[in-house]
Amino acid sequence: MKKHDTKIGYACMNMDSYPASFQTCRIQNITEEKLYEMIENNILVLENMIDYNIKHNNYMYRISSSLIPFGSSPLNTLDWKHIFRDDFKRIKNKIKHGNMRVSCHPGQYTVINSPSEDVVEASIMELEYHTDLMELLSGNKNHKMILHVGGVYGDKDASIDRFIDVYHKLSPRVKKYLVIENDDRSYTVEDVLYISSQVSVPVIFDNLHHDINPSLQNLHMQEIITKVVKTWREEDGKVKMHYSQQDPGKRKGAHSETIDLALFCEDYKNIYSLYPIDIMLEVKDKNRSFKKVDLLLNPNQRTLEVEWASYKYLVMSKSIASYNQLREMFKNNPKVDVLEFYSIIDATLKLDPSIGNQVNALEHVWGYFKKIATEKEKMQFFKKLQALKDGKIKDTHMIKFTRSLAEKYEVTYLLESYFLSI
DNA sequence: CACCGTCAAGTCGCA
DNA sequence: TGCGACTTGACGGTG
Repeated sequence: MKKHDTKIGYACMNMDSYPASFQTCRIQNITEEKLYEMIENNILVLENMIDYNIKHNNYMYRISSSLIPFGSSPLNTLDWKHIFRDDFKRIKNKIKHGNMRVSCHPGQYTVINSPSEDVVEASIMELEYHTDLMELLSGNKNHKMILHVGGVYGDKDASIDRFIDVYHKLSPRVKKYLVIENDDRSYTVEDVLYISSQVSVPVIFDNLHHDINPSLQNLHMQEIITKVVKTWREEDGKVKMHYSQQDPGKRKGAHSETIDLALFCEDYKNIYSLYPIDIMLEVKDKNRSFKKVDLLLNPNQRTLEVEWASYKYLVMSKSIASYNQLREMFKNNPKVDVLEFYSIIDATLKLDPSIGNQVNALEHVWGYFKKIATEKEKMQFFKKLQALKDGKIKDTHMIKFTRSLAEKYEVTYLLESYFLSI
């Protein structure tokens, strides 16, 4: 099925690298000292995620705008580009040698076609800040910065004209990375293609936005994608698209918890596999869905077994039947079917947790500590386990405690288990 | 320690 | 007219 060496990526957050939370602060208590500490932490978080990506053969990743708190604002007076230059250089090298493609995505406040001059000015500052990130971390023109067109203000033609005017005034360093994306409310693929035809900026196609805010309905999907593909030039690198699926329970446009792999498979076969493209996934479970899609496109039994090991206790904490079913599946089977594996995983993870199953999984986990934990830790563990059974503490508390033991004794197998991820 | 309202920014749509 | 949703999680004050 794989035809074009498609790279799969995910955005900003990673559920399974530690530490993994970006720090920020309230505007009232900004100090340079605070900014220094937060940025130092955030760079470490970013580096952990880059390391994770390299270890897991992930070649595409969106850098979070949260890396530098108030990064585009005059309120941030710290000379962070200079202070952390060595760190940026080190991470840039990792990205380069890992053959990774990074991107960034200024948020909904970046509106360069606003009628308000102040808003346009702040938006340009935001683009300059994101361009700083691109330069500090890649410097490669095929690493992209994705922007939406902006507001409509009751007159789309005039608003598109304003976008084009401001685009012409952007600095060359910003234009080097900038690409535009169709959104789920105002600017359709047709609108974005029109702007592209005027200023020759590449277009990112977002499938879910297109479903919600359609255009060019007289064309086949393949004709639309062909038009999009043509907006990219050689030096922009491979065409990039955004792929997401609707969360069935939530409002229109809400990203699903995880990728429905069978559905992805169908979309990929019918459309995306026909083009040389890279696909950025927008999905809540981030790196885990990256792994699913990666395994679908590049089946590898060894990697699948490692993945099964990561899910094992989480599955056990939901359903013994599923656990046994999966265990049987891997037994004496040198080629487990990826779609089948994940269909069981996904169905199991949707089940409501039961205390009994959780306690059972925790008892299995305890096996790793049996010989190494202190008497005191043993007491604590079983006391908490009883409290969990009695409904006196929450499962998250118990899991955090167990994770801290795994960290203390450096039990790699458990640290890589999704059951103990926070 | 757990909980939960709130957080720099813009725009749109709906009650 | 004012509020919630979008991106998203984390801050930070309170009980």
